[in-house]
Amino acid sequence: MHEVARLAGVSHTTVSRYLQDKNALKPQTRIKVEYAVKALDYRPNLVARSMRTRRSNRLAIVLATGPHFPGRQLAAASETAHQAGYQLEIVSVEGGPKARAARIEDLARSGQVDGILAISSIDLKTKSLGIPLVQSESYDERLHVLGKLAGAAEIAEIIEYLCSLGHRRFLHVAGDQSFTSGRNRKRVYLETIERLGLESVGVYDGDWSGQSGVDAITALPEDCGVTAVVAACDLAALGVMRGARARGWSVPRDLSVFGWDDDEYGRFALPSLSTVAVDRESQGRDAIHRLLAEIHCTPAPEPSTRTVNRLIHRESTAPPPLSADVTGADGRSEAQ
Amino acid sequence: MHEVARLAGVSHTTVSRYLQDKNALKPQTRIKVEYAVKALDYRPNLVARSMRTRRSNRLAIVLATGPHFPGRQLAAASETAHQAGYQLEIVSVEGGPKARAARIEDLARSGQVDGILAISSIDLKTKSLGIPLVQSESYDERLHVLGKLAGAAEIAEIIEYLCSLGHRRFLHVAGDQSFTSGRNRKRVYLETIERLGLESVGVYDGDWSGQSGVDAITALPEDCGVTAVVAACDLAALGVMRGARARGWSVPRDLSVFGWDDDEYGRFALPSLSTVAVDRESQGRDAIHRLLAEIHCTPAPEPSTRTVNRLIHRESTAPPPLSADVTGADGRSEAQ
DNA sequence: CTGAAAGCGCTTACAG
DNA sequence: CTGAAAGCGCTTACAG
Repeated sequence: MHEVARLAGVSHTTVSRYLQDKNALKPQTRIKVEYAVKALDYRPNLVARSMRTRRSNRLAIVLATGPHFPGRQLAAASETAHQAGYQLEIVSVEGGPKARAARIEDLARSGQVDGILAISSIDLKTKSLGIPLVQSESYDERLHVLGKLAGAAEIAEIIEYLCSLGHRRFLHVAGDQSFTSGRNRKRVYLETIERLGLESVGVYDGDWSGQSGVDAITALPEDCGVTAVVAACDLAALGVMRGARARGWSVPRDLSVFGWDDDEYGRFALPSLSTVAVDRESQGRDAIHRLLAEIHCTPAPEPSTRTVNRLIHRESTAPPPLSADVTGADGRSEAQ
Repeated sequence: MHEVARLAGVSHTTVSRYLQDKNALKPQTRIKVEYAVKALDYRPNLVARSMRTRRSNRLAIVLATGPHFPGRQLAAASETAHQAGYQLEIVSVEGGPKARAARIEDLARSGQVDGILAISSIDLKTKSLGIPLVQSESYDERLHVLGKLAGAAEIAEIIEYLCSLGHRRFLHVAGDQSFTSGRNRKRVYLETIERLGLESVGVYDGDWSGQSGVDAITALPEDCGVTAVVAACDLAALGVMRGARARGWSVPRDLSVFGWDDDEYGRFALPSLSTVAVDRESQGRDAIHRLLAEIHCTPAPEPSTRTVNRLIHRESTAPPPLSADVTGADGRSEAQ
């Protein structure tokens, strides 16, 4: 910066002012500084600026490591942050909720970020971090308290739809119950079965994996009479379809399968997978907007995610086999 | 820090020294400082430290935005960086190679990171950034120059294997040709077909999508005689299987399909997908090791990725239909 | 082994 | 509209 000031024949104070607001300078001065900045390809030292201003214009998003990076949320979050003049730092932390909480405390005190978004569950004892923290998990919980449980509408819709096709006996392959979303889907599944007076042969507690879908089907008694499976995610649904094939059950003729996620492969699976399209971009945007609101002490914006998830009907769902209505349990024995 | 010094009854210099090396203090002093740090839950301001030391102990990994976040590489890279005492910042940039290059220049000058890893292609004019930069793309190129083209061994192995099963006429569904990996796989496909004296009905220039796989099959003339498809990725391979079904061709009876990536869904697809398991963790680790080597001015470590990719044989590959050997082109007409 | 002082590169009152 | 000065919270020679 001193070199720029020297070349422009002004003080470094003036250069700094130019960087803050080009119009704060006399046109004549501005031109000189402008030239010097360009000529020297000067870029400010952001660390020094940040130390002085006590702001970094950076946000951190803290999440668990693992193969399932929420890429679309992160991309949308990153874009939203940029538009507001912030850089988004993605911090993936090994270990569990405690490790993530520890990392968040470090980050908060480090002065490197102005706000933190936690999208994996965290176990935080400290109440005040000194900077805003937004938790997706607690967000989910809050919506539940408000009677607007995230994901509730869609699971209910799936079951109502399958019911309208004639299905009466269901199975749920649940997601990891340490996730709010996994718990929510399971709860709403059970509530909806109850509410509509349908039957559930049970819930298989899975872990989002394809294998859990296979196992859920493998564990079923031959005469269980299930004609529709609601899986907590597409991968588990794919596993269900594979497990069904292994038992000689045809999808969707003998068994209808519904997934969740609208993963790209679901469109090309055989049969293609009925699923729920989740607006991950909105999730990412909403989370950043909430964080920015806290940073700027403005009221929290209304989330848009709730309204945008929608069911996608593909080849994996159909009416139940006719015999299922009549004989109940053993309607598919001829398929063996 | 001043509060810590006051509580401990020492100078802030001593506190700073304690933070650098606890053994540099007289035991008696150390205990006092230790207590004060704990009592006040003191954590250093990393921005100030970084300004003073001119080092941040942070690395940035710059990549394109998009739905396909390389989660496993990033997780492994992050872990490797941590082990070396660095934080890894993941910076996803919208736009093309120019936008990423611009962002890299900013980052380099900002003082916020000690080194940068670019895993998407970049268009950088500046030669010296002032800090080390490692490019995965140029890495691929370099390996090619050295006669060890990334991915060469596996594509050749796939074709040799299919050839050993009796296949003679092939199709390649290529990946996006703006990716080094996409170009490499296509080139090696063509070279291997040539080398083994096999036939290729052509290369379908795809874009890694499932639809490109469907389209590649749809575009095939009925009498083309292809019995094996080498797809550039699993998703395209899945599309190929779906396209084949639409034409009444059964996989693997009429058509063998090989993918690349070992994506999780491939194990549960019907039929399950033969593929190449890529050691993404090693890729991530290797890249960070190379960057750390440049930062510490030590010789570049030997990469381990080349040796760890391996073929996985599943249900989507089998010998060609008998008629294919005899009649050549129209061997599958009865399947229609 | 410990402390007083200088300085990292910025920004921002405060004068002029 | 511009400049000289102070200071953000650290680290690190330099003395003692």
